[in-house]
Formats: sequence, structure tokens, C-alpha cells
Amino acid sequence: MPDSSELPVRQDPIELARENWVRAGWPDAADGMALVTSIMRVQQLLLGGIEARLRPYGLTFARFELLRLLAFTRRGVLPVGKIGERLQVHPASVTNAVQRLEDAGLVERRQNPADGRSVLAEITPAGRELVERCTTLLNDEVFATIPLSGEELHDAADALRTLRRSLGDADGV
Amino acid sequence: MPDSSELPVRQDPIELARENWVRAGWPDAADGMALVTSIMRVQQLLLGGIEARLRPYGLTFARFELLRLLAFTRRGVLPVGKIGERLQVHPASVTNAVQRLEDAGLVERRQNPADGRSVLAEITPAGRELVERCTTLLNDEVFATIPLSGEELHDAADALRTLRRSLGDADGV
DNA sequence: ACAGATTACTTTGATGTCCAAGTAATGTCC
DNA sequence: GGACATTACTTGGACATCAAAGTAATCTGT
Repeated sequence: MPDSSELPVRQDPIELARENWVRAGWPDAADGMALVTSIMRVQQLLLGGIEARLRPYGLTFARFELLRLLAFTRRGVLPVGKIGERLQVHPASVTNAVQRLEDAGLVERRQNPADGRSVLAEITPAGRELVERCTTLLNDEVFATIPLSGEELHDAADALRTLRRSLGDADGV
Repeated sequence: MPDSSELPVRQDPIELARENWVRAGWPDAADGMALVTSIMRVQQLLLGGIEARLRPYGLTFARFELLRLLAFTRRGVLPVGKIGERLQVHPASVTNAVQRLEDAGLVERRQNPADGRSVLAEITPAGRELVERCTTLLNDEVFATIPLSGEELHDAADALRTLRRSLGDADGV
């Protein structure tokens, strides 16, 4: 019988941690801790899968997102500051990613004629081609294969939005 | 009227991305993309808040988790390999964290008498004291303050568990 | 008992993230 | 209109993570 109620076999580390929390006298925090840990773990697994799929193309998820954002704009150009805003990453991370993308010939950087402090990043034809291919790949193998029903997916997205807001995500009203 | 259907003010970047996805002709992947992006973002916010709270104590979340795990064991000792299993992190990351904890006097490392290849990490009294204080802090300010109802929290945890399993999280049955 | 495979860590190198400090250009205010 | 504040990036430093290679100890099979 493939039943799991037999012996306490190899158990879910997160459930183990939750039990430890309750036993230690922190029942009010146990579920929160378990949720936070789950989010960390799922993020790690998702990112790992995505990066493994992008690796053959020489992209990381961070660089993919940057290219994807540029490809969605009308002219394929944005000030790097705007990029950081939209992707919600630190300016230093944008600088880093743009430099590597530039080295790979997927993006070009130039001064903003309207503001000498600002730097524009523009996606190149090679960048567009690569990002389209990688988007299709990720859509087919990751984003469209999430094993949740429409309702589950909706509920989860709602909960995460609530969390984001409470954690001070600056955007969305 | 505090209605959001007026003008497209400053909108949630994730919702913007979802709309872009649909408009580009990938409606089947749009919700999955949005969920994945939400998870990434929430993880970033949670980790940021946690690390900011631990910083005054000289701990990172990775090191806190390691100390926390050791403090839960009977004798406060585990082979570093077991630590990696339970925390689900790469052996190299464990080596890194244990070294830093050892430098801080929070952990001591020694050979496993039962197996010359194995290394044991043992939490010190200073480590125990610090981890208890930090646990209380994180419980009070993070884990017990998740703004979700019991049911929402339960549903979210379920969805994340489903995701973990589908992504090949090796444990839990 | 000895060679070869496996296991358990460590080391090195590449990336990404954030923070803090530094630089250059633009704005603001008497 | 010139000093001071602000803005927009870039640079450098600290950490964490993973991948791949290296080392040492233990196991296996004949």
C-alpha cells in the first residue's frame, strides 16, 4: 500500500520546520514562517528551471527580463532608470545587466540627448531575435505549464498581491 | 469615487506585464508568467525585510536558518551534508555559511569521528543565544504579521506545495 | 586486499543582489 | 547667476547561489 501514514518517512522540510515552530511555542508564527519558507523555496526552484533553460542561449533571467521589457516598448529604447522602475530592481543591478547585454551585442547604450545624466538602452535586432525565441521557450516549458487550476492560480495571485502591497511594493495605486 | 477604472495611473508592473503578454498573443502563458513574477517579487520583498532586520545582529537569512536548524536538534550538532539536505541548499553554500558562522563564534566545526569524510557543525552557546533573539524578532515582525486570513494562508500554502512538487522538490513522500 | 566507483566536502569562478560612496548633470532658491 | 540640493548612474565591496573541478575517505566487487 502506497500510503504515507505508515512511518514518518522522508518528510517535507517545510512541514518539519512548521512542526518545530509549534513545538517550540510559536504557534502564531508557524504558518507564516511556513508560507515564507515555501515562497523562498518555490522561487528557488522556478528560477533554477528558468535559468537552466536560458543557459544555452547565454541569458540569465535578469537579462531576459530586461530584453523582454525593451522589446515591448515602441522603439525598443528606455532610460536605464525606467528599466529599474519597471523591473523593480536596484539601479546597480540594471547597470550590471545592461553592461553584459551590451557585451553580448544584444543592447546598445547611449546618452539621453534630453538629459545628460540619463543613459538610454536600446535593444538590437539580435537582441529582439533572441528574446523572442527565449520567450517562446519559457512560455511553452514554464509559464503555460503551471499545474494549478484557473481558480487556484487566481487565488494564489491574489494572496501574493496582498502580500506585495503589505510589504510596501510601491506600485499599483 | 475611489475607482481605479478612471485613468491608467501608475499601475502594478506585474499587471502591466500580464497585459503585454496577452496583447503579444500569449494568453495561455500570461497568468503563469504573472504568478511566477509575483513569486519572484514577493520573495525579494520578504528576503529584503528579513535581512534588514537581521543585519544589526550580523546575520543573514541563510545563516539564521542554519543556526535555527542546529538549535532545534538535540545536541546542536549535524553533519554539514544533513544541513544542506534539510535546508535544501547547495553543499557549497553550506560550506560558505558555516565558515562565516565559525568566524563569528556562533558555530564550531569538527571532524565526524564516525566518518572521516564528514564534517560536523555544532552551535555554540553564543549561537544559541543569538538565534533565539533573532527568532523572536522575526516571529514578531514578519512571520506572525502575514496579512492573510487563516484560509487564504492555507490555500496559498497548498498552491505553493503543489508547485514545489511539480518542480521536482525531492522531498515529502 | 586492491582498483575503481561513490560519497562528502571544499575551492574556484561566474552571476546577481543590495548598500554605500563617488561622479556628473540638472534644478532650485535667494 | 552662483552655491546647494537633487537626480541618475557607476563603482566597489559584501554576500549568496550554482556549476564544475579537486581532494580525501569509504565502499564494492572480484
